[in-house]
Amino acid sequence: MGRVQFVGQPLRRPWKPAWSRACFGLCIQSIERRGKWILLNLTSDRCLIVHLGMTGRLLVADRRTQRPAHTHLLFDLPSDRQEMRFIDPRRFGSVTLSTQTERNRFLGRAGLGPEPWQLADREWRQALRRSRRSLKAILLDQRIVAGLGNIYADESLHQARLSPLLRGCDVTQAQARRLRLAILNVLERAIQLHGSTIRNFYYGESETGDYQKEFRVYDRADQPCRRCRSTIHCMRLAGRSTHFCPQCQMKPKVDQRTS
DNA sequence: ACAGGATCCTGGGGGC
DNA sequence: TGCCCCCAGGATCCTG
Repeated sequence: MGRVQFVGQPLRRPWKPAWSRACFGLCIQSIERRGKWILLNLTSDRCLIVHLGMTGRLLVADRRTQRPAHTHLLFDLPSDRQEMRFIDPRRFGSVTLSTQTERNRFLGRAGLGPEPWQLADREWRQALRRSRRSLKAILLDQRIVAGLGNIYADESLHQARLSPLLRGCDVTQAQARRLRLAILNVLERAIQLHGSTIRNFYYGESETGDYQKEFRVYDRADQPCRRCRSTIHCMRLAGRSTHFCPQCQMKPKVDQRTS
């Protein structure tokens, strides 16, 4: 990696000028992902920790092409024609440089839960059982399961036929399993379709995801449920818009546990 | 422990 | 058409 330039406006975690110098001459050795964090492992024991936030993008492009609006960071690549660009209109994202030790400490502090497909049935059940919070809040909590955002939380709950209001401690063994499998199902399908593009993004390359075409509840308030034809509701829960079908995601009225 | 709110930010959409 | 205002989201901090 050659010259590194900060050309934009401050990001959520400010890029320090010293990092540009520190990156010079380093190579990207491997790329990992943990939850919503992208880890670019560099030579010399360094790491670029990237979060895309809402609208962030990491693109490799010909250096001579016009930089899209809201380009904040440029990393010259070994090919003398290419550069890696960090673009982020809303600047909810961030890029930071750290040592591997700092990287591990950072991830440790974040306390990220397992990736969804590494979630053991028993471990998941116990995590739900010990929480009195709503399922929606639990799914958004990166410390319990890493990687779910608002869209996939809502879609997973609908597929599992569970109310977002249901408390973790009230979920039965069968329901917990259904939810875990629904999360896997929703994520696998979304990845297959390259994610969800909600609104037309006005910047950068034009490819879009297609999962939004398969939304069952998200962004479908007042429209009929595709399973039971009832009207999809939208409410605020855990600080986020929460879409659900009050008919087929009904909250059980009676606590059926044998105490 | 947990809920809820505010914060950061921008473009799009609705209302007038 | 052109304002103004609100909304969306992820992480994080603060208050109740």
